[in-house]
Amino acid sequence: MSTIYDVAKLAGVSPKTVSRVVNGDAPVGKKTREKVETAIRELKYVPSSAARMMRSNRSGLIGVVTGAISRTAELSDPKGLPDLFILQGIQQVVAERDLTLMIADTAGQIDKVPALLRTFQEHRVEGLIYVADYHKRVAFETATPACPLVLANCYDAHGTPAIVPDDKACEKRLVERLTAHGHRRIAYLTFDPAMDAVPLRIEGYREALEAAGIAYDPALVSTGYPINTEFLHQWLDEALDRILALPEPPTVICCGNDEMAMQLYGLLRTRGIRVPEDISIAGFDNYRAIAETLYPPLSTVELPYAEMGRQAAELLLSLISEEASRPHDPVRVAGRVFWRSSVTDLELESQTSKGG
Amino acid sequence: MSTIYDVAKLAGVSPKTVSRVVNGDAPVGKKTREKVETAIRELKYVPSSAARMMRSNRSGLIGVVTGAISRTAELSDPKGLPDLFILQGIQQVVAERDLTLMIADTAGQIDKVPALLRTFQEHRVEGLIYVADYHKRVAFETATPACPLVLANCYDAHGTPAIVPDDKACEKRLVERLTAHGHRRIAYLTFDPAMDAVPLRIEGYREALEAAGIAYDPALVSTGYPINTEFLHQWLDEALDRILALPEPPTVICCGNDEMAMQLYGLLRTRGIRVPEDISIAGFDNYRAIAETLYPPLSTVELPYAEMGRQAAELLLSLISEEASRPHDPVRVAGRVFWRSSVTDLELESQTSKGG
DNA sequence: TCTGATTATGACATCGATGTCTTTTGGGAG
DNA sequence: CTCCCAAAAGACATCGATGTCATAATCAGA
Repeated sequence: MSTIYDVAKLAGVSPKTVSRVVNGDAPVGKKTREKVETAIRELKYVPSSAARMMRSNRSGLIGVVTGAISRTAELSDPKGLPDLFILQGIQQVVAERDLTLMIADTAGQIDKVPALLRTFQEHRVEGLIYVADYHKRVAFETATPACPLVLANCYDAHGTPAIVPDDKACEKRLVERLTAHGHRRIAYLTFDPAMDAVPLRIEGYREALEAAGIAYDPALVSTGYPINTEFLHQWLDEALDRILALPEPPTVICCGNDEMAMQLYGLLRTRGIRVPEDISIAGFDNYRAIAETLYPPLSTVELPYAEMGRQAAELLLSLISEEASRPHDPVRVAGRVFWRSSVTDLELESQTSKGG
Repeated sequence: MSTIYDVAKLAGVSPKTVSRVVNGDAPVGKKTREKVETAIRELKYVPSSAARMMRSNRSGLIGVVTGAISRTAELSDPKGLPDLFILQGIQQVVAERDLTLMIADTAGQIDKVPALLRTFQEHRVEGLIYVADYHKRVAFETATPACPLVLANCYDAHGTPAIVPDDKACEKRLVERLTAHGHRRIAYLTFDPAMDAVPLRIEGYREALEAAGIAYDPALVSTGYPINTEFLHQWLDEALDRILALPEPPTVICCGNDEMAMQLYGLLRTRGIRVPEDISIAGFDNYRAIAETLYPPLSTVELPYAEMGRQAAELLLSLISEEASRPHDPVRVAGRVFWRSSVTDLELESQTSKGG
């Protein structure tokens, strides 16, 4: 690899002049500039970021710790790879600012994190983002890191700046759409409430009901859908038995995520129950590979992961440049409802039957 | 950030001695070592990779160019994110060797590649891997890069070392399993033959038929499934009409990928045709989120992307250390068949009906 | 043609870690 | 108590780019 000295020698100028041509930070005579540029092309000179970093003390690197890449290979990807979308949002902002992203993958082992952080420190990253695979609380034993840190899709007890999804608002928006379309018996099947997101979403569900003047009926809500096990099919089957046997069965079933909705499609099909004619289905996540491909396409709500990534990166950059102060509470970001044909419009239907 | 000089001063020794303690490359007296280690902890000293790299001329960095991260956000992910799995394989090998991965995302624009390569050069990566999103031919105008390059999931005309999936062998293995289970009328619906993989897979399909002594019937094969458009449903519908109307209709339909199989499930359902009782279905890709979740679960074959990533990284590392010479042809890697209940065992069935 | 102000270029030190070579220390043998 | 040798520690230069300051080239105006 050729250096700035090689270029200087070939062009017959001083290294400093080459530096000026490369960085354009001081005027250089036209003829000199051309000689230098020729030499640069000739020698395929590319400046060394290491040497540059030593002088300037600025690495231009942003570090991201995630499990997104390794997790891809796990048994299935029920949650639609939120961390990847977040990564993508971060990537966008970082690329715009001419910074370079260093991505470190935890390979699913939290105990690898310290080593990864050390590597980042060795490279003198200017900021760090930790991306969680699902909305949760985290706790890093490590003391204050040497650079600003932002948490994405998670938060901690020390008030570290964090960007989290607004699960409550998302579910609320979805259920509001259901009530707006005339549904009043709305079932909700979802995961273990131990997952941070679950109680938040249930709260959103209840607020939407309340806003529509519908009483909350616990019989319509089932939690504890077992993720990633062979029993999920059985759990769903039993939950379905239960709610369909109610004196006033639901007209629509909300699912904890889109994958669960997909399961439900299959189950209903074997029972000869049609979607959406006999019962409507709504999902959560807008996992497009499922939601758009299912027949009928699934009404669902997105968690705006890419946007969260973008906001996490923006926040980090402003912390680095000390433009902004640390937010006290996690920043909540809500997503849009995607309305597709898995939900019947009961208003329309009742009008039609009145009309016909 | 504290430096080796700060540590040396605090410990009352020379910087070189600190260096020796950190790298363990020369004996250091016990008392001295302890003083130094205390100082390191005290100052939270982490060596600067930039400074180290300047002396040693070794960056410990491996660069990967991919579109995997940005592509996640596209309309849907029909192909199961092969590049992510490849990335994961690379990641594994690189982590084992204590190297650091720099991932650059093309954000879908090929014209960004030169800038990304430049960034890599600035960081003096020791090797480069280009990961394509699907099996294809690529052509980089750039002359010989400054470091070894390996192509993953693609190849070029200049014989650049490459790791590619063995599409032919995969489809062959799958169809062999079908014939082994008594199927003799095997339909095949797939993508545009302009995609590199398609003719290879058809070849595998034909070889498997031939091996089972079954004549190739072009009426059973349809290519041109339109990817990522609204017409795919219609295309599939018409293709289905065609093959089901044949005098001797197929007992099993092979699909170009698992997503297409999922579409087909929906389509057959609306026609009242049961899977696998009335017709069997096989996929391609083993996109687990689909294959394991569909009802009935889908028989399919994987393309061993993670393994390809691993092999790409291994090859690159051996090229860097000049242990191995460049392979003349792309290295082909085949994957396993995943046998699930979407395919009926006709042998068993005929025995049963004979028996009953 | 000369002066003074620009403008363009160069010399040199510096960033942090480490390879090379030199000096110091310590301990055992004579 | 020396002397010698190995082990331990240090001095110094170096990697490549660039900030600072000094110098050389250029040009306008008198």
